[in-house]
Amino acid sequence: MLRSSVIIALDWDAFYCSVEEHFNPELKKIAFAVKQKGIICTCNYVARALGVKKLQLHMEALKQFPDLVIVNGEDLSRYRDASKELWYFTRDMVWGGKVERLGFDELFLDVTEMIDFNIALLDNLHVPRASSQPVSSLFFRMSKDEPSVGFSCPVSSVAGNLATGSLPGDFRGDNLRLVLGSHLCHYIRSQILDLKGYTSSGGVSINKTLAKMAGASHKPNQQTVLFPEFAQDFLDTYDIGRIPWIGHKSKSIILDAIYKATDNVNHTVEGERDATVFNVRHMANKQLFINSLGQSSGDKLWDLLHGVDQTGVQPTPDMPTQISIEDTFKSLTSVIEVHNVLRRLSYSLLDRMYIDLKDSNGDWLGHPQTARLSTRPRSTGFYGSRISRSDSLPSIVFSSSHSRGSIVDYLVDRCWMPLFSKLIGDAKIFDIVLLNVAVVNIEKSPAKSSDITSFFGKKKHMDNSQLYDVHREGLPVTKRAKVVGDYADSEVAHFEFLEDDDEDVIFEEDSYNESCVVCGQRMMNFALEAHMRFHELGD
DNA sequence: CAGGGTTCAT
DNA sequence: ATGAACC
Repeated sequence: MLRSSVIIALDWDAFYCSVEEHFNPELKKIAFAVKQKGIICTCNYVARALGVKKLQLHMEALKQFPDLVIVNGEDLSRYRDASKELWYFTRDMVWGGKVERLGFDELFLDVTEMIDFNIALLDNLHVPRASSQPVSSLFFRMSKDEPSVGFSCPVSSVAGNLATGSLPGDFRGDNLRLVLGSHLCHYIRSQILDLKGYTSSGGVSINKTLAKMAGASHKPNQQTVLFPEFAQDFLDTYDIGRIPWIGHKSKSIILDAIYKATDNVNHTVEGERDATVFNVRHMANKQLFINSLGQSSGDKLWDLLHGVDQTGVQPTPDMPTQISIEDTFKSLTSVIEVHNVLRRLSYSLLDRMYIDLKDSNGDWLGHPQTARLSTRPRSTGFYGSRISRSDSLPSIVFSSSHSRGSIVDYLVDRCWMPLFSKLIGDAKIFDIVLLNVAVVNIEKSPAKSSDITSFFGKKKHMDNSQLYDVHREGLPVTKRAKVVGDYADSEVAHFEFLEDDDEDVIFEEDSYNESCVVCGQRMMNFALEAHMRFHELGD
């Protein structure tokens, strides 16, 4: 017998604001907003009560609400850290760690196993006396091993809101499992609030999409359960654009397909197209979706309109699959400026790698294989499109014997600038509004082989090459740079490349190995920056 | 739209 | 490897 899943969706309320309040509790009492560049990306509920809107221009908001306090949220590190902490904390409560993270502020929990285990306990309670009153509560166990860990769980009432306001026909089978799910959701949210100090909104249903939508229907600091028998009614009143995974493009494609030949026929309002799930379901069919969106997307979105979401909870791995840092500008047109931005971004990128890819011992958990540089040209019609180029990531970034500064120098000159050169092509003239540096293809580091260095404790007096050799162990890369001397202290770096493990083809790199992306002239590494400044002034 | 992610298709 | 689309 196939039973449905029990999925909980959690969403931290006004997340960036909550983090700010966490560090500065004074903020709790006042209306404030977090801004990034010119835009308010979120505001607390005090501000929302006044009428401050998300995605409002921050100057506009200030004009309208002169007392609104603005907090700069362009540095995401604290949000990222808090997000990770809440994620781990929550995951520790879910058997099998079945928790998927979506962005910084949302989690999906697959609690099916926990529910079924406790349903079995409940069934056992009924066994001894066939004619007795049904039990009204059970002790919900949060641990398989430790019977005393858990909470008291009513079984004939629902915790929180009902998505359509009505109770299901019965409290048996899958419905009962969702009832338990609602109490589990409440318990988990309480733990998060009590121990971590963050409020959340929760949704409970049989799949991720329904759970997420249920949770979004009552905020903040509330939860909602959506029973499958009400799913269609619940969905039908929504605009399809408000269904998760259906964005502007998909919505537009779907409506275009529906209204393509019909002109203004069937428009509920003159000039407007009815985009409710109900209307779309009745105006379209699965084939229309597949024809316009393609087989796989068409199938998926059509299912969504009917409350069907096959995608299970994909536990988010501890290690990110990519790390990227970006910044945006009004306009960037000179190589020297690009160079400076890339330098700054590279520092942040290295920091992120140290935080997210190293364990508490300072050992690398994963090694990115690829470096990718992305940018967004200005003016070119379509707004969001990025272009990127990638290349293998120099392994000097994993070196512990080099200063951050020297690694950044190397990255910018040997990695990002050449990629940038590739990006802008022959024209050598550009106007960009975004730069993004990323490391991707992160390979899990091989399990640490018996580590000789650990026998010697702190390895203070090794020379650099020894240190680096030790560090190189187990690097899953084909091209390993071995660095001779201290790049940080010398004007000209000397790099030796080991082509492969067995082939020690060592060559000393030409000191005059840099070529200017503008004029192509070759010059010494350290001269490049000055040279580009020359171009800058010359123009 | 900001800044950072993921997943999917090609 | 790259880009579209989603959060």
